[in-house]
Amino acid sequence: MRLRQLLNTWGKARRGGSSGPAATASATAGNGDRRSIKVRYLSAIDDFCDLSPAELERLAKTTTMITCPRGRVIYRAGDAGDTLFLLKAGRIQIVRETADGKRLVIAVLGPGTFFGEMVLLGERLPRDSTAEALEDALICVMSRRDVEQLILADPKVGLRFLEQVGARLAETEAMVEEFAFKAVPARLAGVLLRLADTEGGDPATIEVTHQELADMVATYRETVTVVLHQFRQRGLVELGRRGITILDRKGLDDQAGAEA
Amino acid sequence: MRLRQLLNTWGKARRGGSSGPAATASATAGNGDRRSIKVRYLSAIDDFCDLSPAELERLAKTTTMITCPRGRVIYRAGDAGDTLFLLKAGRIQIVRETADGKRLVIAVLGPGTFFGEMVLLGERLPRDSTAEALEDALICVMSRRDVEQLILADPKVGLRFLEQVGARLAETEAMVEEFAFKAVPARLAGVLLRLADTEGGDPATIEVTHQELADMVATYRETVTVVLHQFRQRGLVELGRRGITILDRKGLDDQAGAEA
DNA sequence: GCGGTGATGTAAGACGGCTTACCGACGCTG
DNA sequence: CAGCGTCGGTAAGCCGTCTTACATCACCGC
Repeated sequence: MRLRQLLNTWGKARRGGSSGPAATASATAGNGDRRSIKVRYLSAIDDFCDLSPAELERLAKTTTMITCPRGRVIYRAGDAGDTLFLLKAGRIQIVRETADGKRLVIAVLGPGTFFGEMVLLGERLPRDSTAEALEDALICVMSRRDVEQLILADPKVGLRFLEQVGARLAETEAMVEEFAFKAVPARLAGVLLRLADTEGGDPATIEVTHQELADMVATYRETVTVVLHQFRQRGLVELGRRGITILDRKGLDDQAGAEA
Repeated sequence: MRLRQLLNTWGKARRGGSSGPAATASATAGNGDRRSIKVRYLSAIDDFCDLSPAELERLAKTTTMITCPRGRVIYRAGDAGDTLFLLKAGRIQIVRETADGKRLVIAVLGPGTFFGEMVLLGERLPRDSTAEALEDALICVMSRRDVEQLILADPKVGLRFLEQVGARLAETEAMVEEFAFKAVPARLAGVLLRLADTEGGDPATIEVTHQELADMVATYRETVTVVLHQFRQRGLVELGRRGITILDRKGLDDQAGAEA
């Protein structure tokens, strides 16, 4: 169905040169020309491509860039969040956790996207999810005020933000549908395809643990192991330690479309 | 067997008094007096409260207002959607449907909100859900171009849009979490509380059919009936035909928090 | 090589709720 | 008031997967 198309784009962030300068940047670099480096980074963020050099310069003055090593938590559910984060390089994931330790990855974001967007909602609400770096990441931190002023200064930026949040909303709605209608094998197949798309290569090999997959489809690691072996026996995938090779995209797609 | 499936209650049309086709959507053409009414309506929409009278006037010229009788489908999944809808009065629901007729209500929206927001995404994508009026509704129709110009003309409007989509995103993420972690009784209790809040009154009585509840928590109508009776036996609710009275909000809240 | 640790494999019982099937009650309309 | 459609109630079987409980494997630092 046409829905597939939408689903396939999950987590497929605008990958413009993700392998570029990336975390090497250590924005904490020097002194004098530090600002100009920031300006260069900022101008590379999609949302800001409409800004004039002067505006970028002003933005650079008010924002902070931070680097996050792989695995670091950027914010945690419950924190009072009054900042918005722009991801320049690397990938981060947004996670929800229950009291008894179950985790659910609700989004994986790549370069050129932003997160922590509840700041945009009127009041100062506590964050309801946790954000953590999947790879070394370079992140730009903005206050609510910064964002507002930025948008008021250049409405085109607001339009881009709107577009991005809209895309997230569409993806999240698709996710709700998956959880509501589809059983574990279908959800798992869907996740594998999405991961394969972002990783690229054909046949694509993706590096994830069974536990990570379980957190994405909301099931037990044991169940993931079993289902993956079913996939393997049907020739859909090849299994290795910490790696899964997609052999039959079409077959996986059929599986992903199945209701059960 | 195939036939059985078609007769399954899920797919059955059961919209209250909606079976009448009769195209009604009386659009308003730009009659002089009509325009001022429109302006009044538009200015009452939250997103537009920052607009100057002149801008409202211009907006009124380019937009169309339609009325939708209860039950009418405003757009359907698959339609090429290039318009955004602003809800002035009434309530509408956004629904996803599977090929075999299962339905899932992913959002219920009230006055002052907008929907059909995938227009905001760059390309002209087909709609991925269906929108239908729950009550007689008054709706303002805008093209993608209208929206863009509006936001460019007054960035504050963009900020409000952003806020609204952000809120939708937060709600939808919460929904994903519910489906991922909670079993039917907890989800059902949650829905009942939410409905009670919007209906108001204490003790609140909400008018929904079991089927409608099933569509909201993604389960079978039969299961809803059974679970509701469990709630009744615990003194949480009172059941009547087409009506459910909330007796113990706290108890329901506990149930909603439970993982299973 | 050795033990520790994280990743993976396997199995079995319990249970929720899907799915089918069928009935009765209510309300509208002819 | 007869007929029909919608709504609500009940029950039984089956299947998926949750949950618990281990066994094994690869890798790493010591």
